[in-house]
Amino acid sequence: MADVNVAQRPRLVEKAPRAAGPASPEGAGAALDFELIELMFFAYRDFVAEADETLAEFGFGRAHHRVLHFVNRQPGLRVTDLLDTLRITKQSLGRVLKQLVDDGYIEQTPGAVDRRERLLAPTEKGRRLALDLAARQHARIAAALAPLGPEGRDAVRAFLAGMVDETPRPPRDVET
Amino acid sequence: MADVNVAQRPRLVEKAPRAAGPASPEGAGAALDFELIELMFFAYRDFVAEADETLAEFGFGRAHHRVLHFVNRQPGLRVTDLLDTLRITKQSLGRVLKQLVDDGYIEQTPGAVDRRERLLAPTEKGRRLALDLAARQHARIAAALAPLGPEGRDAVRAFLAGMVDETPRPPRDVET
DNA sequence: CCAGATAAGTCAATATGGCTGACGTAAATG
DNA sequence: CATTTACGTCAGCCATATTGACTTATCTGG
Repeated sequence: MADVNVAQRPRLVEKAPRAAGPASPEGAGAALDFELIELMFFAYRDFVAEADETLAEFGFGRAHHRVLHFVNRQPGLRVTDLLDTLRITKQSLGRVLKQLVDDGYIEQTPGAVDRRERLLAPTEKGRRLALDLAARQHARIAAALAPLGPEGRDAVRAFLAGMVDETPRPPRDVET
Repeated sequence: MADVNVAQRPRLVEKAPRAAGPASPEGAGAALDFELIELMFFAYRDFVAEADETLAEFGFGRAHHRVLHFVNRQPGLRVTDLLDTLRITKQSLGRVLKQLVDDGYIEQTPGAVDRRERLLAPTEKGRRLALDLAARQHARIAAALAPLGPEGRDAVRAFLAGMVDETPRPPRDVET
């Protein structure tokens, strides 16, 4: 209980433990990879914080960024596809999407084959903002990858992909 | 403008483009690493979503998780240290910290040298929850690293560390 | 052709986790 | 002793997410 280290200020984790790699005797026996757990938090925090600043100038938030990004990446996307990708509710999406449409960043056109659909596409203005945001994020990623070499990027890609739940997510389309 | 691909459903990015690596002619000339940009989003989303489920059972949210995690990692942490680490305001922290203290997950003891300080430490209950959450996150990370080998982990660690803003954050302590 | 499913939009209420601004109190410190 | 620091707290605001219910338009299968 009085085990708290008093005189000696705890160092912040960011500068942190230089880590015992994934191997140091834990009480629970397991030896958890605290280093990567914390780096995930810090890395993502700073990854999005940069975009947030730019977005704030336009009166937008993270939610707008995500929507605009995926619409820009996949013009012709349906609302349902976006909901599946973002995993948020229709109501949550509706609010930000409406703003993006009203402000002229995204256009909606009725589907040619199924006229219930509103296919989403960025306007030129939307494309510019999306690419501007992506460019900043790209720069940060590129800088972080720079010291690693090409095999480094492969490892990072494989790792991140492995962190994603691959929900079999039934193909909403053909094939089958 | 009528460039929207209609009949052909756009594939979700998650299954995605299999990527042209970081090299495919973009309008802006740059060739942005959309793949990693998106993987950061998906990986983090699923990384925290798992913990969220557990936390919900205790009536907690992500904010509680972060606080409990760092307190567990650095028992004896001061409130100010936590604020620096999390980069949120005193008020935001106060709300969740109070709940964690009231619910018996975190203990506060006055600093021995500076009695204004409230040093934070997890209770046994708090330690158990923190480690339970960490164990799940560890498992996900370990699974994602498994196919990569040890050099893989090094690359991932270096990458994530490189994504973090290293704010020189003046040493609040001795030395200088 | 029509019943039912589907795509999209919307209203209302609620929770969470951020934020600012303003104060108060105790304790350290020059 | 005046000032600064560490912490807490009240009050209000905003963004983003949720659930549940309902409407409209359109497609689709029997």
